[in-house]
Amino acid sequence: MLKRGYHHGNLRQALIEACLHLIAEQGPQGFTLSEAAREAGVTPAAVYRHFEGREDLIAEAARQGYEIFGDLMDYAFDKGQPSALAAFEATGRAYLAFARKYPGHYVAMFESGIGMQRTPELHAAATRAMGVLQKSAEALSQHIPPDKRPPPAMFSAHIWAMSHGVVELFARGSPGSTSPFSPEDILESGIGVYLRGLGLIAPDR
Amino acid sequence: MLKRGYHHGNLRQALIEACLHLIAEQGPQGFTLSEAAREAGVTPAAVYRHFEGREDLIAEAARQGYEIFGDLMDYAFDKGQPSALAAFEATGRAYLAFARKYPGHYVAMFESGIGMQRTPELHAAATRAMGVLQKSAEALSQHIPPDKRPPPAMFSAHIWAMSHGVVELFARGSPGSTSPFSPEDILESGIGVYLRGLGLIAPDR
DNA sequence: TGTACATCAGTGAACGCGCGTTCACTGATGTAC
DNA sequence: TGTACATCAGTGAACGCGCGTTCACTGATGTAC
Repeated sequence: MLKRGYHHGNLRQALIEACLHLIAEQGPQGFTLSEAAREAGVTPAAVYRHFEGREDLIAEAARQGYEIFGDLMDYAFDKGQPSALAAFEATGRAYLAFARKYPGHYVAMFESGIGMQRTPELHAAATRAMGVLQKSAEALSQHIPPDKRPPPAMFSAHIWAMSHGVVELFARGSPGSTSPFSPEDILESGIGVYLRGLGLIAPDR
Repeated sequence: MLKRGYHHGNLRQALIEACLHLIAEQGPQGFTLSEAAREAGVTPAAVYRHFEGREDLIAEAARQGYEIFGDLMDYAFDKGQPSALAAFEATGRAYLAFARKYPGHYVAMFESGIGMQRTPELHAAATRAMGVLQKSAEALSQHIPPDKRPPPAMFSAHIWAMSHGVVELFARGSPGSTSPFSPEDILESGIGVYLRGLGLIAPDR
């Protein structure tokens, strides 16, 4: 926060962090360029030295989010080896952990209305991150008999949907916050039931 | 759209519809009181004859959404009788159908940031709608052996999360829109796998 | 080591804009007699 | 059926506000000699 003289030193990143902070606290529409500049101790006009405008700033925040997200997923998946099942479950848990630890990034990525195509850099980061989920699903897919094996893209979609739904409905304020269960429990048991449905967990566990 | 003279006749509902339309097209932050008034062919000040302000209008839109939602769920559940399983699946499909048919309501309910507690009427409508989901889950729950039966609130949470996740990620623009599958297929197969995991569908179907 | 100068990050004033909200008002409607 | 009057829905002008963006500028930094 402390400026060192006239030049900020690392304004670009400071603005991104202000953006993330504001988005996390007040939602995507709560973020204003002016407020972010204020938080970084700088004039709104200074923002234009580093970004093309408001949306460009959000896009960069989202890009960094996909970068972190991809790394986390990749790590969770690798760590779960050699069991594909364990790897898959770890990936699911990592998803929720990410949403909790990086709420600003999460919102910038999934709730800000910024299209994945907005910048080439954003698109590349998002594609890579989604690729990790896909890879994880494909590895798990090997363990299902080929004739009854659903397309990997399909069940990676299921897991993603359930994870995202849990985050949106149960991990923040409204509207499912009245649930007596923690988001972690909901997601873990939900994925458990789902994997059992695929025949990947013994019915009795 | 046509005003009949000085008095609008049904301004209150016209404003709500403009609100829903704007929210559906441009997201919750794309909705402005002034624009809604313009769309209803009326001065912004006229809005205050019917609502306390901007947020109050959104809350009423959301309330009507919960009302419709509750009715639809209730109907889908009843129609699926006497099989609890069929009723549950119908309820899941009705969820997606609702999100598709009433996008403005859906966004007002789940993405506008309006708290369920904002007005007593909104709270009542939301509670009732959630009660229907719960009832559906409880009925289905009877068919699971008591010792391995998860709490109904738990698996209604799972289904809700997956449904909501599918809507958010695959039914609109970003970011999962690149998926080769339709939201309907994703949700239906996802719920299928899940119910199989609960032992409610034969593994081989 | 010292000076001249190019580079560039940030300033601050200004802009036009649309917003939500308020106010005293006026025109239309409906009811009492 | 006709008139007087209360009710109330909508007007239109005005407000203060913070926004995103632009511009010519200035102060700090770093490099060449």
